[in-house]
Formats: sequence, C-alpha cells, structure tokens
Amino acid sequence: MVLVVMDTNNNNDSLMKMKRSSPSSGFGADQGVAIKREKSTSNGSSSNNTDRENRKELQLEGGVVDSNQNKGGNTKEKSSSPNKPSSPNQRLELISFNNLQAPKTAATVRSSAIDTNSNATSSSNKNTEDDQLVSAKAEMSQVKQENERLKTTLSKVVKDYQSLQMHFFDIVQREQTKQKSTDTTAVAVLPVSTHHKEIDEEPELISLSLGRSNSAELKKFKDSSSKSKDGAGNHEDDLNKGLALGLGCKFEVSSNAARTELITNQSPENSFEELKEEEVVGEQWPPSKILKTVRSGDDELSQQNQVKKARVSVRARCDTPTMNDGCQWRKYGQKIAKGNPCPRAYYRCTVAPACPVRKQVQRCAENMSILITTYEGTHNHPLPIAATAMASTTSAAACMLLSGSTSSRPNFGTSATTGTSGDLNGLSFNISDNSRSRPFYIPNSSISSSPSYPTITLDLTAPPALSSSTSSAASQFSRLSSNFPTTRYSSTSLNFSSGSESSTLPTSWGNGYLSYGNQPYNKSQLGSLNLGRQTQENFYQPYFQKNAPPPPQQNMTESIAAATKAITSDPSFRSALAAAITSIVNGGAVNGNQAGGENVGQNLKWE
DNA sequence: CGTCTTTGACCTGCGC
DNA sequence: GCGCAGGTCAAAGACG
Repeated sequence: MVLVVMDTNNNNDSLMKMKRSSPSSGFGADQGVAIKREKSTSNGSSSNNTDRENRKELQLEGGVVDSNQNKGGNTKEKSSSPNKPSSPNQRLELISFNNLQAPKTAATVRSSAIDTNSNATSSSNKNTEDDQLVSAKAEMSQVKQENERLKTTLSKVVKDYQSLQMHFFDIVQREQTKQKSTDTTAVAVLPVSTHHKEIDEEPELISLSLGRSNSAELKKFKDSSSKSKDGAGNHEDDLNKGLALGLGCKFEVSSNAARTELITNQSPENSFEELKEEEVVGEQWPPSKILKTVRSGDDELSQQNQVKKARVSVRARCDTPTMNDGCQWRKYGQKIAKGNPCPRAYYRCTVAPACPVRKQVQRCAENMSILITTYEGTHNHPLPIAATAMASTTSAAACMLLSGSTSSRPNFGTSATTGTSGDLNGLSFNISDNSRSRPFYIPNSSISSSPSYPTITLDLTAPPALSSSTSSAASQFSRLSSNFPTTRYSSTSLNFSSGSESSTLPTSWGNGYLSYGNQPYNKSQLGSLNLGRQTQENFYQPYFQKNAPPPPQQNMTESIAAATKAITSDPSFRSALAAAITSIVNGGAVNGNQAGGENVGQNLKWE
C-alpha cells in the first residue's frame, strides 16, 4: 500500500532553503563568477560557518536537509523531514496511530471532564471540555474516514493486482502449453536443435517482463510456437510481438556455456562477489556480450563501457535537495553544468565499497521544483528495501533503454550475465521492435546531457491531466525532446506518472520487495535508513534463493510475488506497469507504426 | 581521530 | 592542436 505524501507546494521556499543551505552555490574553479560572488557575499568572514548555521536552522525548522547538510557522519540521505511522514508505511502507521490514540484522548478528556464536574467548578470549564470532546470526536471521525479511504484504495490495488495476476498466469499457461507443443515438434523435426532445448531449460523466458522482448530468439521461438499451434488468440499475438508479462528475470540464454556461467554466478559463493560491473542490470544488457567470444578484447571493453554508461534519469518534483531513494550516497563532486545554473552534484553509492553505482542530482533549469536524478550503473550488493523500488525501476528502465536502442543487434539478451543481473533487479522492460523505438533525446541543459551515454528519462512530474492520455504524454515527451542535441545514443523518456499519486515524488521508495539477496546488513548500514517499526529481519527479504536455486516454476513464482508486491506497493511502479500493458494491449505492440516511447507513454487508469 | 563535504585541480572526450 | 565541458580526484577543513 502506498500513499505518496509529499508537500509539493513551497517550491519557492525549498529553493530558497536550498540556496541558503547549500554551499553548492559557491564552488569549484569551473564555476561562474556570479556564483562565486554570491558565495562571497553570503558572509563576509566565513561562508562555511554560515552554511552550517543555515543547515542547523533548517533542521530546526524541520525542513528538508540534504545528506550533504547532515554533517553527522552516518546520517546520509535520511528521510528528510521529521515532521512529514517520509514513507507510505510511516504514513499508514501515523494514521493507525491516530486511530488508536484518538479514543484515548477522548477518554482522557471525558475523565477529566468528570473530575471537573465532580469538583463542581465553573460551567465554562465544562464547555471547554465539551468542546475538546467534540473536537476529539471530530478528529476521530476524520481519521476513520481516512482509514476507510485507505482501505478502499488498498482493496482496489489488490483487486487490480489479482486481475493482473490472473491475466499473467493465463498467459504463462498458454505459453507453457505452446512451449510443450513446440518442443515436441522441435524434437521430432530437429532433434538436435539446441535452441528449443535451451528454451525448455530456461524458464526465465516466461517471466514478468514488462514490455516487448526484442530477442530474436524469443521471436523465433514464438514463430515456431505459432506455427505449431494454429489459432493463437490475441494474447498470443501479443506474445508473438514479444510481450512477456513477467517481473523478474526475462532473460534468455542461448548457449550452454553461457548458461553454465549463469549457474556459476548464481552459486552462493559467487552470488555477489563475482558480480562484476558489466554483469549488473542497467549495464547488464550488453548486446555485445553475445558477440563477446568473437570480438577482440578491446572491442569487448569498449562495448562494455558503452553499456556501463547507460543511465536512467528520474525527473520528479522534489522539495528536498536530493531524492530519498533509500540508498546511501557519498558526494564526491559538484559542478555547474552548462545551460543550467543549478549545480550538479555527483554521488557514489556507499552501501558497498565497490559499488559502481553513481548518481547525479541536479535541479531542472526550467522548473526548479523538479529534481533530476540520474543513476548510472547497478548495485552489486543487496539493497535495503527502501532502495529496491527505485533500483528496480531504474534498472528496468535501463534494460528497456538498452534493449530498445540495441535491439538491432543479433542475439540480444542471450548473455548469461544478463540473467544474473536481471535476477537481481527483478524487473525488465523490453522493447522488441527497434523500428518502434523512437528515441527522446535529453536536452543539453538536463543532467543527462552527455551525448555519449544512452539515457532513459523517467518523468514522474507530469500532472494528472497530462499523464492520462497518449497525446498528452506525447506532448510531454515532445517537451522533453525539444532542442535536444543529436546524440550518439538514443535516449528514451518514460512518463511514469499516474494520476495524482505520482504528481509528487514518493518521499521514500521503500516499498520495494525486490531485495537483492538474503545477506543481512549490519546495523551501521541500516543506520541511515528510516526503518520505522520494521525489524531488520523483515527489512531485507531474500529475492532469490541463492544457496539452492529453486526450480524454475518456483523461481518464477517468487519473481511474480516479489514483483506484484512491488506493483501493489508503489504507485509509480503500477503506473509504469499500467503504461506498458496498456501500450501493448491497446495495440501498440501490434501496430507496428507506433513508437515504443509513445506506447509506453500511455497510462492505464487503475481506479 | 575517523568520516564526511567542499572545492580547486586535473583528466578525458568531443567538436572545430 | 586547442578550447570547452563533463566527470573525477584528492587535499583541506569541519564535525561529532
């Protein structure tokens, strides 16, 4: 259950706070003169002291304080505002707390009223306490109403989930039926066909992958399936277009060697240690991986670097200087980027020492209330639950981007390492048809301005009216794509907004259930996370059993369970899912004229 | 004293 | 080759 509670007003205030609190307004040799002047005028003697005082002041105000401003060691990017419910869970807890507390208050008031009456004091006291009683009752009723609303929303979400799940299982069953028949055919006609054999052995093929697989293998497989089974329904048509509804591992392994590697990587000893950078999602779709064996070392390296640089940019309205995505970040640099007066901050993930993930945070030049966070790379370590939702979303988007932009390459997605990384992230978006992939370029002023890197933009800033239709979403894309430079890599924009829910940024992404492993975190790592009443045991949930890889079906079921939890717990996620499904169901996948980006831009109403 | 942020300097890639 | 811009490094300082 997710409620996005975020104050989106006060943008000016927050900007002012940011300006006041952040020394970022003055930095670097590369910075403009005007900004330096601003720094020098901020305080004649010591701007640093002023900054720190301002930070303290902000903290006292209960305002939003960046991790940079939390000077106290481990306090990195905590839920920024102590006065606001920083996570949906907290919000719910708050409500239920109120629910519990309200009667107590009423009882207290009543008892004190009795005491007062027994003492036969003035009637004005009586009136006052009656008023208190009335107000307490009113408060109670309000809280009850809110509770009811929450329950209703929850039931709707669960209902949506169930219908979706039913649909998914239906598809899976059809797929399995087809697969069996295909295998039979393949064995009869091509007894040595490794292709079908692999498919048979790789249940990951049937998985909750939002979007369209662009795998040539899958296509071949589908084609053969449809040949072997006439009269395929619409669902199968969609499937043949590459739709595989599966959250989790939508990966194909085309060679036994690769599969062996996958299995090796999934062994408990190697599960994380051996997750090399290029093996992680976001970077995990090296289309060149398949050609790895035939390419030269240099070529391979360059390809990997390309993939490594895949980025996911998240645009979201956010009052806080940085988005609380649940991860621990360490700032390592700050720059003024050309075309944007707002400084760009560079962060490294510090959850694990060798984590390659970096993020850049920058305010949008056009709309300062919009925070653009660009993620690069994928975590090679278990993530706190609070961070998994964002990680899953971004890695999925990265997958989508890479698959979309590179789908012209043969044998895409057959790398074993992609399978591993996909397991880690539990979600993948695929665009099957490169011809439908219409890139949206990132403006130069944007944070993802580097033309060298493929970037996908998840726009969480759209107002409800904009996100409710394809045309409006497209207009939003066009807004994004205006004045975009020609880049070497395509960039894609996804509108993940869903109604009013996503018009504001979730203050916490902590509803993800796609934990990366079952390794326990030590407390210091958890220290900066706002756990609320969650226990540490619950906080990190195993996503896949590493020690004993479950049978395919079980694995898939776990994927589904995890994914559906994520879906039901994150409005943005649901929106993304809805958008993807809508785009396909509404014919986007069938209608070959439509661009993938436009299709994804469509949103499904969930209520 | 350890950790973190700040920020000037440096490196790298790209366009001309 | 040069300049520009993005990205990173690392020394210095602040803080608990």
